[in-house]
Parts: sequence; C-alpha cells; structure tokens
Amino acid sequence: MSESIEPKAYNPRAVEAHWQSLWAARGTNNVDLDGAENPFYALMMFPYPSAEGLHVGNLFAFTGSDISARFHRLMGHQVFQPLGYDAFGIHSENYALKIGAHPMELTPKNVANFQRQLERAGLMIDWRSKVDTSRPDYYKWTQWVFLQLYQQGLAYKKAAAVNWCPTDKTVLANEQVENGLCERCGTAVEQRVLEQWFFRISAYAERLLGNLDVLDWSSITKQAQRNWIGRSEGAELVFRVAASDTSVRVFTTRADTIYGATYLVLAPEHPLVAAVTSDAQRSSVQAYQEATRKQDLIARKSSREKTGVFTGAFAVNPATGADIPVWIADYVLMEYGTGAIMAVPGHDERDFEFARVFQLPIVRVVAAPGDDASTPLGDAAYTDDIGGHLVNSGVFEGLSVSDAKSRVTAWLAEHGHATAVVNYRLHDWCISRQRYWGPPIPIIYCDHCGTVPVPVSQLPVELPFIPDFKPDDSGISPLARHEEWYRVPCPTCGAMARRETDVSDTFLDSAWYFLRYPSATRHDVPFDATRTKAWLPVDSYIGGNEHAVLHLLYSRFITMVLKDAGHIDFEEPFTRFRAHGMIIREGAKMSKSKGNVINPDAYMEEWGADAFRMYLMFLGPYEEGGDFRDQGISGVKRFLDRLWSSVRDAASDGAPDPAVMRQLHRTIRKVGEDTANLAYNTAIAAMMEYINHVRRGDRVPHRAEVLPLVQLAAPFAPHLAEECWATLGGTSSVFDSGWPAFDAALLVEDEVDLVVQVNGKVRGKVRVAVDIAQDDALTKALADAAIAKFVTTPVKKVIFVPKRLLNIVVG
RNA sequence: GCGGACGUGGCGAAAUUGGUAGACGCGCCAGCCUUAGGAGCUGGUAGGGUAACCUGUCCCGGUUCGAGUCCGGGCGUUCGCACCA
Repeated sequence: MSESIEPKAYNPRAVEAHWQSLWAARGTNNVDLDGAENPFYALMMFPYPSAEGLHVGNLFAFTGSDISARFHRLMGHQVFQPLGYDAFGIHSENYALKIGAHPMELTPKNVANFQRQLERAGLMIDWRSKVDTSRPDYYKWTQWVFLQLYQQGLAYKKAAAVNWCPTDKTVLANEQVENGLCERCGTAVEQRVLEQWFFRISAYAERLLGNLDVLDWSSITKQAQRNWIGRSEGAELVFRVAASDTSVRVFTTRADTIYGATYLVLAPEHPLVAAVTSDAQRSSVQAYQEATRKQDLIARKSSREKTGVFTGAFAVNPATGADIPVWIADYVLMEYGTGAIMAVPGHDERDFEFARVFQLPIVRVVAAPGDDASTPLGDAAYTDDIGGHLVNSGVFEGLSVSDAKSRVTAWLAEHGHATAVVNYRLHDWCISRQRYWGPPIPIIYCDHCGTVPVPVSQLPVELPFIPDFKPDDSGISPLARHEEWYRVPCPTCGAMARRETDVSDTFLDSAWYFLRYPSATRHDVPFDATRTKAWLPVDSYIGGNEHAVLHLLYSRFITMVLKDAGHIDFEEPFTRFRAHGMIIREGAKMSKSKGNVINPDAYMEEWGADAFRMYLMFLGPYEEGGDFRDQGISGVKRFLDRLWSSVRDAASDGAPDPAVMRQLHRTIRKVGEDTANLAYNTAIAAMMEYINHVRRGDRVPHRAEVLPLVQLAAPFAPHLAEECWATLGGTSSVFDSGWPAFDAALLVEDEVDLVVQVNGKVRGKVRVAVDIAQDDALTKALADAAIAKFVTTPVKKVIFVPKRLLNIVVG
C-alpha cells in the first residue's frame, strides 16, 4: 500500500471562489443600516474606473482599509464598508476621445471590469450601497448640492482665466498642464477669460483651518491643508496717489517696514492701472499688460526674472510723506491680497531684485542686533523678522520688529491709513468645466428672470447622449452646440430660456459621496436623516495623500455648508483619516511608459487573493508604502500554507504546550495593537514568528494553539481564515466570532535576561528573577567570568534598569 | 525659496520611544528527506579576525553610564506648495 502524501499547500483558487460565493449567498458582508447598535463606518477613497483596470495602488489602499474594517468587525462593531465609482471627469472623457469611444458607453464597461476585479480581491464590501457618480440617480443629488450652495449665496458666477489648448481645442485643468504645455499634445497653453461658477470656500477658511487642530488625521495631511489655506496676518495700508483723488490699498505682513517703502507695485491687471497711468507711459503700460496676458500661467510662475513698467504715477508714503513711484509688474499677483504691494527692497527679496533691475532706492529700516542704520545691506535684503530692531523709522526708531508691527499699524489706523486684516491663500473653488462628461450645472438663464436655479422637482438635469462630445474652438461646452437640449422654458415665467451648458468639476461629485452611501438605495432624498445620524460622520477614512488638499478640503467645506443649511448636524465628515503610502517599483512610480505596472489579476491568479493582499501589506509600513518585488510573495504564501496545514493537522486531545500558549498570548496582544495602528507589516511578522513556534520541526499543533491565530489572520487572509474556521468546526463566519482576548496573566514572566554592560558595552547577559535587587544582580553578573574579566578597575557607578539592563561603570 | 517625510545587511524592513541593532520575510550557503523537486524540514547568514575580540545604523561634532533614537552643523533622497507680499 502506498502512502499518499498530503500536500501542505492549499488551493487558493478553489478556497477563494468557494467563500466568495458563500459570502454573497449569506450576505456576510452586508450590514443592517437601520438596526445597527454599534455602527462603524469604514470608508476607502473610491476609484476612478480607468480602462486599464484596477491598479496595485488601488488594491494596496483598499486592502489596508479592508483589514481595518474587518478588524473592527471582529472587535464587535457592525461595520459598513461601501465602495463605488468616481466615474465622471475629464480623465474618462479624454481617454474616450483618445480611443474613439463614447464615455457613456465606455464607462459602464470599465465599471464592470473594476467590479469583477474588486470582487476577486475579496473585500468586505456591502455592494448594495454602491454608487456611480456618472449615473442620474447619483448626480441628481450632486446638482441638489449645487443648489444648496446657490441658495446660501455661496455659488456665484464671474469671469476668470482658464487654460486653453489651441490644438486640442479644449479647456484644461491645471493638473493637465505640464510646464506650460498641454500634457496630451505638447502645445503651449494659452489663457482665456470665461464666465465661470465659483464656490465661496474662502468664506470658510478660518473654520477649515481651526478645526484641523482637533481632527484625528495624519499630521502630514493636516499640514498640507494648513499650507494650502495659507493664513497670514497683516494689515491693509492705504496709499494716496499724488495729484489725484484715488488711493491704492496694499496688503503687507510687514507694516513695521513702512519707512522703507520706496515704491508701489500693482498687478498688471489691477483695475486702477488705467486710472493712474500717465499719458506719457500709457503705451508702454498697455504693451506690458498685453504681454503678461498672453503669457501662460505656468511659464509666468516658473520665470523668476523681474520685469515691470513705471506707470508715471506717484503715491505718498503715509509715514515719510515722500512721493514714491507706482509700477506694474507681474511678480505681484492679482489673486492674492489686494493685488498691490508696497515695495520694501531693503527687507524683501523680490522687491530687492526688482529695485536692482530698475535702480530704485533701497533703504534699510531694520537692523540686526548689533547693527545700526549705517550698516550696509550688502547683496541681499535683510528679511529676518524676529531679532531685528527699527532704524531710519522716525518715532518708531529702536522698536523690535514684532512691537513695531502692531504699533505702526495702530498709528496708521488712527490716521485712516491702515486696517489689520487676515489674508488667505485659499481661493474660491472654480467648479465650471467647459466639457461634456460631468453633471450639468442646474441653472437656467432667462431674459426676464435672470439666473434661475432649476427647481429640485425638475432634477436631475440629465446629461444627454451626444455623439460629438469633443470640445471645439469656441471655448464653450459641447452641450452648447445642442439647442434642442439647452433651449428650455424658464421655470419661473415660462418664457424660452437657456440652460447653463457647463458641467461641474469631478471634485464636486466626490465632495459628498460619503453622505450618499448609507442612503444609496433611497431615491427620494439625497440622504436619509435617520441613517445619516446613525452612521456619520465617517469613523475611519483611509486614502491617498495626493487628495490631502483638494478632495479632503472640498469634502469638509461641503459638509460645513450642509450643516449650516440644517441638513446634517456635524461639520467634519471624517473623524479619523489616515494617509497610506504609495507602492513603487524599482524605486520609481509605476507607469505604463516605464512598463513597470503590476497587473493584480495575474498575481491573484497565481498566488491567490489572500497571499497577494497579505504580501502588499507585508512590503513595508502601510502609511509609507513600499517597493514591489515579485519574489517576496512566496514567503507570505509559505506562511498561509503553514497556517492551513497546522489547522488541518491540529490535535484536539491532550493539552497545548504552555510555552507555545505564552507565545500565543503575546502574539494576540501584538497583532491587536499593530492592526489598530495600521502597522500591518509588523502584525504579519508577529504571526509568522508565532507559526514558527507552532509548527517547529513539523510538530503537531494543538487546536487551542491555532484557533485564535485563525481569528488574528482573518482580516489579512479572509478566505483562508474562513476555510480554517470551518475546518475547526465553526458554523458561522469567522468575522462574527470576535477578536480573541489575551490573558495578561500569561504574559507575566518570573525571569528575564538582564543585559550586562561594562562601560556601556554589552559583555553578557544573566538570567534573573524579574524583581531582583540591584546588588543581587550585580553579584550575579560579576560571578560570570566573561563579564568579570572586564571589571579590572574599581566600580565607580552602577546603572540598573529593572527587567532590562545592568551597566557597570568602572574607572 | 517655504513646508513635510526619510537615510539601518546583498534586498524589503524591525527596534518596547534613550537600554542586547538587524525581529519577520526575500535571497544566498550547508545539511536532512527524496527516483526527482521551483516541495517540506533543520541550521547558518552585518563586516573583519583562527580566536579572545574589534568595527558597524549617510558624514562631522555634542549631550549621556549608555545614542539608530535627543541636540547642532553638513550631505543625499523624496513628496507637497511655490514671486502669497
């Protein structure tokens, strides 16, 4: 009789298919949205369904989020983990253009492919709550959100410059412009001025900034938002224009340097330029304005050479009374502050450079400690605003910079020349897109009634199927070519009117999707009040830090607006946010052009979803990402095989090994702590270490040694864990079995290895009772010849750290 | 320029937050088992040295009984933002 050798490996394909169909049949991944007692909303950033299919980066992100969600479920929560598709947007549209397809036909195919891949990956998703931002039953409510802002006076229309590619005849998002060139065809991008819709996010700057202090978010993300909001305290100063009745307002953070303001600069497009320009200078001023207008935004930002033109006007420095020239220059930006500055070349680098080029006077008004008014400035502006004191500054002579800031502002304010103000870098959010693949902005223009919002009862404003969705030379949306679509009766007066033909930014779709998920099955409301109260705000949000400012800031803004409108009772959408890292390969980002893109399908096919998931998590710290190496996955698969064979061979008679059980309880503690902290790589390492004890030398493990390990491994390798759980006699899902508790008593040790150092160098270790006294430890250490031989001179000092080390200092 | 993160074996990485540097895994070496193995198991694996030992966490300096960890300076990698007044 030949003995058949049982394989140690398991067959992931069969096991995973089996459990996925069982989960679907039993509704294991679904949660009762109306009856959960201990709800936990676990959110992952939804993907853009690209035609290339699921990227490993997506899977890395989703797996980390899924582990956290499954862990919380094992900890006793009812976990709601939905997922959907961010399917609208210029990215999908451009891809459709490139391959000659229509986004309305292409998107469902891409979504179906993503759906297949995501299901294969075995995520614990409640698919009943799936959303697709490009479907009318979703964007109906995106349009509703727009109307909420409109009604609050937070949506307005104004003319603004956009990036225009003359070859592709299309408007480009800033992200699609690289070094001033169109990312698709390489043509230089031009500026065009168009009427656009904006959201007044700047009105929320202070609240968006202030709340950051109390949010449990990755600090890098909070820091990025702070920088983006860019709060800066200063003053607006008023400069009268000599021989006229106009004046120029400037913003400065350095009011203390007013005595050194030797000229003013206006942005070229500043509205006062025409009024102040002298006849003699008019033609050169206009030529300069024309030149800077044509210059594209990116080229302007990358060039640092100072250019500008004198307007012929002079302003009066309110401190010195001197007439100072007024210039225009493109280093002053219309979008920031008042679009005008007082130039203090002695104490601002940019002003210094400009003054050098045009030979304008440079005056020192701040001196470093030990210096005085006569100390030459040398080759650079002195910009330190901490240690210096004022010189050449009249009554303020000698004051420290910080005192002078407030004193000068107060003094100027008394004379009507200043107001203390706070400025933000954050601009209002332009949401208009002169494109096709997005939700039409729900506005109608009527000759009689003006701008009329589409009544909620008439939503959605459906995006029509049009074959010619390609943008043209006109700079207006493709929808503007379809009169049968945009000609509608005015909702107010019934006269023929015209729809807004722009669509809204994709970021608006994603700025509220987390509100939609729990209510995705409701068609009569954007979000159900009871469910929203039960599930939101989101308990755990995990996503990429590339969205640190745009998506995460917009979501916070929209949530605040909806709260202010009385629709919800919280103003921060994400209680906890963690940014995951990025998966790179051979030190570089994965990209098609580099040919180093990993296709998850092939890996899941060869190794199984569990092994692939676990390998991605084992690569490195989740919050840092890691470098993908093909070979590494075998180690994880080996672990899973060992787990499987241990469970299969486990004995239930006799008693478990006490030493193994101690190790088990250490492992339970470690894996629990690490998983809670998203330290998945070390959690996995701890489980590997444990199985090395359990399975050492092919020993037959006891059931009690492996059963809790199955629960620990379940968030990481859910399919195999279910298989193991069933093999051990479990009748329902392992995810309803609870997280194992560790027995603290088992972790208490009687003896420890005490490290013995002599003069800080490790010379040995001694096994001692945990509570040994210093003197006894020293005696024991000196009894060890290997240690004693280094103690040849008198002992000067002994450092004793209980349970850890003994350092004998000799002299 | 501003802000952040980071720098540890051949490789991916650990290190209880100031206390045995290199856990865990890959790779490699040796052995066992096998007709065979891209299977399984055992042991080894920072560098130098026969050894006792010495050296070692990007570099230089400091604090400390003790530094990968803290401080100062430098170099390098990387990610945001970038003429923001």
